[in-house]
Amino acid sequence: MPELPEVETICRGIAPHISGKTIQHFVLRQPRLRWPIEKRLEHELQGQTIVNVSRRAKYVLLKTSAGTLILHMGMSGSLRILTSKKAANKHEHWDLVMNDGTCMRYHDPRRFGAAVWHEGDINQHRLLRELGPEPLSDDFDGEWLYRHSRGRTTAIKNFIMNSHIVVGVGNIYASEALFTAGIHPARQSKRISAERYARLAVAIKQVLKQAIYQGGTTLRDFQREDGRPGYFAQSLNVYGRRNEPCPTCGTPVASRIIGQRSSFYCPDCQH
DNA sequence: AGAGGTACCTGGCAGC
DNA sequence: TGCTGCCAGGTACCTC
Repeated sequence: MPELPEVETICRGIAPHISGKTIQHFVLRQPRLRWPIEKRLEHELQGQTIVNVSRRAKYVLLKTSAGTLILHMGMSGSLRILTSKKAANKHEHWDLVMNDGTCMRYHDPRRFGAAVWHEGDINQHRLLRELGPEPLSDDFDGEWLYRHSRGRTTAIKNFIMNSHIVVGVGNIYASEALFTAGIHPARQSKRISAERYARLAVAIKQVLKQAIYQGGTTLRDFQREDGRPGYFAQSLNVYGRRNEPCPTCGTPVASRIIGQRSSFYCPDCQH
């Protein structure tokens, strides 16, 4: 489910409800996520105060003075803030209950998400230390993409979805950014000029910023912390729009599988 | 080093 | 109505 804009939306949504609050207890109902949630987490988290809520790539980071809780939403995860008691359904795998009664509840039908406790420098954690730059940072630009793409035969869509190159670009926004930049998703990465990479980097930043502004994309089940959907779906140009007219030229949008994932593009505008 | 495939899970939907 | 097959927003890990 969530790509960077959705995770950013989640972060901004939960931060005011849990920042500065102390964890009363962690309630674990289903430990079998991507990696088993360790039993000791209940003990580690109890009494800890959340000093900071942030995001790195698609990871949500809850920092306390003792360590950091690293959360990942996988394909179908979401967080809800509950202010009154409510029975958990079968996909609501854990709760973080704060001292003022606020409850942050994790929901994840497919269970590809994760919750991992880390003490020490968060950037040295194995999940984070090999990651590429944040797409919205100044470290990421066309020159970076161009430099790392030399000699690479992989399709450009796979390349920008590779988290060692740049983080946070998932299947939806990869198709959208390539449409905006006029680049065919299957083009070999090494066969794209510096000028076109400059345009692509701008397109990635633009599409992610716009999606964050609209609260992310709700296709099936993405929900914000308060249960509202994201509104970017109405702004999608090509993703999920096979056979619909290209918004630029009217040619029917094409789709094909690239790197085992559905990809959408305009066969006339993108080369 | 890079490319490609597999695995982890459940739910929704189309087609029969 | 019920079955089967396919598809879905991610990514670590494996082999070649």
